[in-house]
Amino acid sequence: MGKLTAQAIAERALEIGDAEGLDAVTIRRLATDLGVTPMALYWHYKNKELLLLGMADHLIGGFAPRPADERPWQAQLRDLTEGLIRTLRAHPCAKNVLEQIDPVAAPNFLQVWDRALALARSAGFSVEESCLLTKYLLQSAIAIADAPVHFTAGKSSEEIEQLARAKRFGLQSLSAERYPHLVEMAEPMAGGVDPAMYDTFGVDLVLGGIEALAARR
Amino acid sequence: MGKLTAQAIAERALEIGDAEGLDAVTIRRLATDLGVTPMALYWHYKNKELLLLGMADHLIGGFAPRPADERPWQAQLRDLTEGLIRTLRAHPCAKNVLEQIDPVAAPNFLQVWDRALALARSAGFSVEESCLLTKYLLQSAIAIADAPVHFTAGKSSEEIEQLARAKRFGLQSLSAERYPHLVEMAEPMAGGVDPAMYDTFGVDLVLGGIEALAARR
DNA sequence: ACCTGAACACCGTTCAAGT
DNA sequence: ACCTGAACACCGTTCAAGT
Repeated sequence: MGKLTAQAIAERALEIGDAEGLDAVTIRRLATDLGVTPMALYWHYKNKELLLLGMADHLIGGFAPRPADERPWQAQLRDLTEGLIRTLRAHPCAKNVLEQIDPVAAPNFLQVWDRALALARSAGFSVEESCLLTKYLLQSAIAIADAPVHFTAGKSSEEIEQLARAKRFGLQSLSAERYPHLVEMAEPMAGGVDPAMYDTFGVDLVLGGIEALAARR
Repeated sequence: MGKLTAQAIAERALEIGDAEGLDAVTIRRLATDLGVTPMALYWHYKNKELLLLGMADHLIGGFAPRPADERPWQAQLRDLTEGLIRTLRAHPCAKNVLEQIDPVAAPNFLQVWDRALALARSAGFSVEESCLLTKYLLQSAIAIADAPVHFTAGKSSEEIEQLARAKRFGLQSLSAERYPHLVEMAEPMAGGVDPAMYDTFGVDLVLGGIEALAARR
């Protein structure tokens, strides 16, 4: 039915990756799912690397940063970061996908990066500083989006509890002499953290660092 | 001859990964390099996942965080971060390896994490906050260590210039309307950043964020 | 305890061929 | 332009067997 198109392939690949992990996204598996021969995919993507890139670009395509306005750069940068996090959060495999591609080859990623660069420059950072700072910001956003919040997505609360229990047990069975603080914190470590708290704390941390540095020049 | 031991396998695997990328680290390739049958490796590592874990642990094993002292937590946390970065910097494939393992299964990683947790707690952060904060700190250290500084390692200066030129060209050939700031910053983006500046700036950013948050409570 | 040999079920990719 | 079929060179891993 739905025609076989580069876009449709990327979408199906993301579905598989989100549901079963990126390792399950295989040319052959993907082709089977799409009711087509593996070689058919090679017409739309020259190789797997480009397929990954298509997945990444489609992923970030769900996020259109709002254009510059008159608010202070801090607020705009925070908006950008939170928006990106929300978008990535929708795809459990987002971090995995983004790790495997060259970001410079993904147009939609470049769009976000360019916005971040503009804001960094307007904050008074030098060209070099803005480069590092934006790399760092985007990287952090990806890390924050990949929080252990995923589990709450498609799974039943029993499954969540199951996973948390397993993780807690693993941490508690560690040597309490070697890792006293880890053992002590088994409870929150196991994933019992409020998602909203996680995000605001993470964004505060990143933005706080940037603002502190900006204030020093 | 060097006996075939789990340690020797992990070391050789790291050498391959550093020199040719983690994708080149294959059970069969590794076995050939070690002059042994692929199946021989399965005696020392039950599967590839555990081999990766062995690589990661051996990697971080090169870094022994100094014990707690009487200095303020900021200085100690900075020391820890810089030490970790230096260690990871020695292995170009470090980030790749660490991305593919469950950190909780790597004893040496847990050691560093525990130290970070202790410092976060002593800074006045709550248990939950310390969890998030340390996750974030370690993740950032890994990202900073993976800076585009690697290229200076084993390669000739001509090769470096070659790579930088290629990247610069790629950036400059982007649509200047769509990504004005990226094009404008092609030069530093292409990797022409002072490594020392990169590191101190990165650490300042991360530590600055943490200190700013600590000061607010 | 430590390693080999043969085999299995999978990969990504090429290349010629079909419509 | 878009897709198929057959083939190639690789994977990780199991299992029985050797010393």
